[in-house]
Amino acid sequence: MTDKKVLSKFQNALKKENLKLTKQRLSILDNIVSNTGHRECDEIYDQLKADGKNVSRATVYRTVSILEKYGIVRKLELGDGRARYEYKYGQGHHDHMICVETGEIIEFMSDEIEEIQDKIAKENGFEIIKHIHQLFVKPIKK
Amino acid sequence: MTDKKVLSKFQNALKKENLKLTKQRLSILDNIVSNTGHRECDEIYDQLKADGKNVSRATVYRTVSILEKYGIVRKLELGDGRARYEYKYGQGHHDHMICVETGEIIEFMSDEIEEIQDKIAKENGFEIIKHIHQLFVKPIKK
DNA sequence: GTGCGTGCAAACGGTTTGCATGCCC
DNA sequence: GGGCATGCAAACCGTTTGCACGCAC
Repeated sequence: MTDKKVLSKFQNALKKENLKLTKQRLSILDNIVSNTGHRECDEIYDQLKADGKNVSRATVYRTVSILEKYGIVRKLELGDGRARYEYKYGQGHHDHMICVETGEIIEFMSDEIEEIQDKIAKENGFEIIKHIHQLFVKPIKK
Repeated sequence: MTDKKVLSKFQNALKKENLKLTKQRLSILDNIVSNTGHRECDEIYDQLKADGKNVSRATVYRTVSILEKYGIVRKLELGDGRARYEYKYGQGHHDHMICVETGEIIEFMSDEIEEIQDKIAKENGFEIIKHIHQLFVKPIKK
């Protein structure tokens, strides 16, 4: 998805919610689109500040939550009480492996797993809205 | 695993950590062993209170965290900021499907998925310590 | 008897919110 | 010009922690 498409997706989202396109919201979207990491709100906030954009922490939280609601951003919960966000169109769908020793985050993807979990949900009379699949791992000692 | 075995596992854990077996810790273990749900600390706390056991919220938090460390209990993070705990030997390993409409929690298990994720970790030079696999679902409309 | 455990309440930390002012539409 | 958005700081809420007293070993 091009940056232009994302912007219009964001504009549609705002319209749907009766919200306005402010320069703060734009700065936040820009920052997220041009970043591939898995970042906390505070990191996004700090980078915006470093870039000379004046946006408050509160606005980052508020905006990121809109972006999540409209599927532009994905929220990760790694079990340490701090939410991470990643840009959803930076690449295809994937899940995460987290190294408990280094904190490194490795992305993975398995069509097989996706199919099986769809099947399991269906067998139970459900359809999947979203899923979390995280492997907490450590390096294999040689 | 029988209740007796769990108790001795707990006693070993306490010994390893140089901790004492107090009546509060016992009450909490009892309550968890005889319960199959996915409960928050506060629910455990309330039930203990209802059962006439005097245990403080702080002690519930402290004990549950020991139980988790020693694999007697499993911690679930459902993304709402409140941790749930389930007794690990109530049944075999499983993951969770959460209905976003009712909050109902359905357990599921797939050997296939377990194998694939082990393989993926291994291919990346890691071994899995634990994993989280949650499907957020909604009922299929007929 | 000693030192960890407990209960209480206060602290913590990420996130949310109320309010007065500012700015998009 | 009207009303939502912003920024600030305070509130929030689940969880953790410091401290003084109590109990297991």
